[in-house]
Amino acid sequence: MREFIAITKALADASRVRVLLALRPGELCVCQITELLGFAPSTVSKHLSILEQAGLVLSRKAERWVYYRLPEKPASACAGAALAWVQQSLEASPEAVRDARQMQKILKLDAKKISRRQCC
Amino acid sequence: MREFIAITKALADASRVRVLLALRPGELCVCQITELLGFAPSTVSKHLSILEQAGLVLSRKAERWVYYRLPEKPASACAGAALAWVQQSLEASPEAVRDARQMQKILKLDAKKISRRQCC
DNA sequence: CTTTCATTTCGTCATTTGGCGAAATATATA
DNA sequence: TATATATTTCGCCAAATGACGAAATGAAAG
Repeated sequence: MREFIAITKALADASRVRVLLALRPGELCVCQITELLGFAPSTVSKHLSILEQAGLVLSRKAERWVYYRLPEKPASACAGAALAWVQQSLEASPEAVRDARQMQKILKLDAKKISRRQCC
Repeated sequence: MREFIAITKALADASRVRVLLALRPGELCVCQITELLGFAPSTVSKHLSILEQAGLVLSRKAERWVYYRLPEKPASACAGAALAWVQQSLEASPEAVRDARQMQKILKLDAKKISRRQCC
């Protein structure tokens, strides 16, 4: 029950669900997710930490950045089913489609941002 | 997304999840659920209303009582999958087992309560 | 028609949540 | 070593949440 409630609380916020959907194609660094959501980095970091504590995402540190991704093999059946439910319920939603489009722009802009700000 | 978040918010409280599990064997009236949870009737009523608005339970009025039940045919695929996830993740949990036991006592006590208080 | 009583609604209160910016941390670069 | 910079942690604040009791609602019984 404890784990289950941690997962439902993590899923009970639209921004966090948007992150899970955005991570489907592959890992993203915090600043890319920050760009997508449009919140302060500290806010995004908190959201990601909640998702990670619930076992819905994994993170890895590389150089200066932290990348978050969906677990290839979820830690528990409960978390795995939750992720499957999210995807199935929302992959075709307007929010997911719009975010996917926006994410492509962000990924393209990155090259410029790297040269402009020494940032991802 | 809107419906999905309504469902995750409804599931993000242990008392409400306990209600969903308690309803598996069949419908229950509000006062029976109140007895199980041990909260004030107004609190329980609010919880049930949240579950109903999320499409996770249905209610019917009969005589003086209101009975809540799981939808035989969920209103949406999203709600149906949510209910399936709850059941599968928690049917064997200590909380569900303990509540099921407690519910049997409550169902037996009802006869006494009816004669004692003209209540369910 | 009035009373009874199961349930819901409303107002209040303490706690949690979600946002922010400033400061701390950690890592690459100069 | 010192300086950027990506991320996290911390403290703060407004809004949402979950609890309660009192009052309103609505159906059955007297």
